[in-house]
Amino acid sequence: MEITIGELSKRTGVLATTVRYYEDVGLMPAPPRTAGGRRSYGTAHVARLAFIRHARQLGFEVDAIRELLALNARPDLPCAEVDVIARRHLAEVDGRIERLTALRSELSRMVDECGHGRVGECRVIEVLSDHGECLGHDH
Amino acid sequence: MEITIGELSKRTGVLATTVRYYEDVGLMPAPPRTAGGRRSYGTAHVARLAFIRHARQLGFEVDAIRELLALNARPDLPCAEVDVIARRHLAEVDGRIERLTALRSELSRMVDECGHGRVGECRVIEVLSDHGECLGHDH
DNA sequence: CTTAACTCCTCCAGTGGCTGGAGGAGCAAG
DNA sequence: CTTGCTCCTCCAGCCACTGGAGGAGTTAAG
Repeated sequence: MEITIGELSKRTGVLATTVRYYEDVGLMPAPPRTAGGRRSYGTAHVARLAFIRHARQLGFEVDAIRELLALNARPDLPCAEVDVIARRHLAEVDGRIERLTALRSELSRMVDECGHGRVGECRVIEVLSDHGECLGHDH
Repeated sequence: MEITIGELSKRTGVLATTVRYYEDVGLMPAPPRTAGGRRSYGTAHVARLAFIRHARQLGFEVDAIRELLALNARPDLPCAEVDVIARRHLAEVDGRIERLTALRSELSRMVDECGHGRVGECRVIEVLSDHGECLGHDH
C-alpha cells in the first residue's frame, strides 16, 4: 500500500500541511519518495498519525506525544512512564477546568449584575476596572 | 504624578515589555516622554492598564478588550454592547469547560484502566492508538 | 567628578501548533 | 496538448506575549 500525503490526510483527518509540519518537528518520520519527489506513505504511517491526532485531540502536547511514541515503540518496557505522562496531563486538565470554572463564576456574576442601563453604571465595566470587586482574588 | 514604566509595572503587575507591547497594538496610548526619552505615565494610565490586566485574567481577548475600552470611554451609551461582549465570552468559556470536562473523563478512564504492566498491553497506549475505544467520538 | 549599578530605550527573534500563500513542478483525464 | 488537480519547498502570519542584544539615561556612593 502506497498512499500520497493527500490520501493520508483524508484517512486521518490531519491536513497535509500539518503532516509536513509533524515531519519537520520529528513526530512523523521522513517517508520514502516517489520518482517525482512526492511523499509515499504506508499503513504504519497511517497508524502513527492517527495516534498523534488522537493524542492532540486529548490535549497532549507535542513533547508528551514524542515521549508516548517512543514508549509505544518499546512494548517490553513497564508502562509506568506512560502512566506518569497520562496522569501528569490529567492533573493539568484538572487545573485548567478549575481555573476556568472560577473564572466562569466571576463572569456570570458580572453579567447577572448588569442592569442594562448606561455604560457609566454598568457592573461589567466596574468589575473589570476594580479587581477588588471579585470574589476570588486569586486570578 | 509621573511614573516610569517600571513603577507602572509594579503597580499593575504587568511586565514593562508587555506594556510596550500593549502600546504597539493600540491597547495603551503612547504616553508623553521625559527629556531623556523615557515613557512617563499618570493615574489614568494605571487605571487603564489595571482594566486591561483584569480583563485578560478573565480571559477576554485583546480585540474584546479594545471594544470594552472604547465603550468605557462612552459612559452615556446604553450598556447593551458591553453585555453582548461579556455574554459571548461567557458562552465561550462554557464551551471550553464542556470540552475539557469530556476530555478529562476520557483521560481518567484511560488512566484507570492501565494495569501497570508492560507498554505492550497498556490501555493508555491502546486508547490513543484507536479512537474507536473512546466513549465520546466527538473530539 | 567618576564609576558602578540599575533602569530604560529600540529592534528583532522565539514560543506552540499549526495554517495559508507564492511560485513552481508532477500527474491523470479528456 | 492542455486543463485542472495535487504536490513540492520556502516563507510569513496567527495569538499574546517574552526575552535578549546592544546601547543610552539615571541615580547613589565613593
